[in-house]
Amino acid sequence: MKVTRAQAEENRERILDSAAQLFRERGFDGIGLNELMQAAGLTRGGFYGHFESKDDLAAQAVKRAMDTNRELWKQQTDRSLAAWVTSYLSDAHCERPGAGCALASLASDAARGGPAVQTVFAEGVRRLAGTLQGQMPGADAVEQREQALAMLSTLVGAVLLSRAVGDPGLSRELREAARKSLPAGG
Amino acid sequence: MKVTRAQAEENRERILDSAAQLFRERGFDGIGLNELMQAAGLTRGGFYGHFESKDDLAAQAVKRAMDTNRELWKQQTDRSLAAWVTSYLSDAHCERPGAGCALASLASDAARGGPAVQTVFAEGVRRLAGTLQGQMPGADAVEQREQALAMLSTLVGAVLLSRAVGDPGLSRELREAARKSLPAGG
DNA sequence: TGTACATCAGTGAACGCGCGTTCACTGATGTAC
DNA sequence: TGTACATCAGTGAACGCGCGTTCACTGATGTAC
Repeated sequence: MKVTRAQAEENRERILDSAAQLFRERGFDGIGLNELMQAAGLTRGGFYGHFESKDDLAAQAVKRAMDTNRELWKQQTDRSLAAWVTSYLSDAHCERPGAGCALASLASDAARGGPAVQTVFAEGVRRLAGTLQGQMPGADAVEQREQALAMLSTLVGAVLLSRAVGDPGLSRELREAARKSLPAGG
Repeated sequence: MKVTRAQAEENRERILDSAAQLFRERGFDGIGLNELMQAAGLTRGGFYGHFESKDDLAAQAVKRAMDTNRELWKQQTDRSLAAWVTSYLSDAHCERPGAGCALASLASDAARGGPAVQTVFAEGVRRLAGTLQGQMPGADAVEQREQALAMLSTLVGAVLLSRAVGDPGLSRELREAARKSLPAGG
């Protein structure tokens, strides 16, 4: 059952992409390696040829999710801060965690997870804050950075609570309130 | 092994309190019924005399966590909004999720959970927003409610990201930025 | 108040199942000549 | 370019374990007389 090196690398990428989606949807504990490998079109046993452990995969999958979303955003025509906030707080983002921001969908999992996942998370927060920073209205870089971090917290909190309440009305109310409270949102 | 009715009721309460703590620390999937019952000083089999299922317990434990924190807050001498925000964003709150706000520690779990948990969550958000609302600086009730909901999102997001990044410096930076961004915080 | 018995809270073994991980094996790929 | 063989990506059975849930049983409690 050997396979070309290119095919093997492709398989590894497919595992990572599947994991990036399924972890965001169900959490690290919500999906097993068996189902994960099946989703990538492979069988259970092949997993350890690509990753050291499930924890290792978790860390790499979180990174993959963040990188993919960054790339997707770069391909958008309207890359303004307002457009990003709108899309972050959209119904679509709330309803499809598997394709959405990993900071929102996996924050609890990361908090309970190992150091590798937490390092990826910290880098994700820093990188996203760094990207947003320049577009914040603050008077200087320090204030802009503070605003970027605070905005991240507001957005992540709003989406998490929105997904948790199960009530579409309250969900929209939360996100609308968040949007209005942002320096760039009113 | 029968036990007085009062003792049985006490046992039920102890299961709920243990679950309220352990679920907040490890998530619904992070702790099993066996360990849960042991933490309450009982054995596995007795569980179903008190609860319909693990899902049923999850919903009731989330409610218990919220009610307990509400009671604890009522016993504080300084019940100002500023004091609440400070305590919410404290190191102690970040480091001890098992005793902290269930909205922060269990939002992801609720998002992936059943309708019973989500209903409890929605009621928790509404009740907390209702409590905060009157202390917000907004011009009218509608604006105050918006501010309360947005503040909740900011606080929940800041604590979740703080716990997820594993880096104490970034963790404090996130919470400090959140505090400064709040209408009542500067 | 004292005795006989039904109730039922809690026990602990057992159910089937899926978990993360390991491993002997397969057979196409990639390499050496 | 063609043949012989070593490599190694992927397979699928098996490991021990803990999961949520069920159930026959125990024996102190609570009740009826």
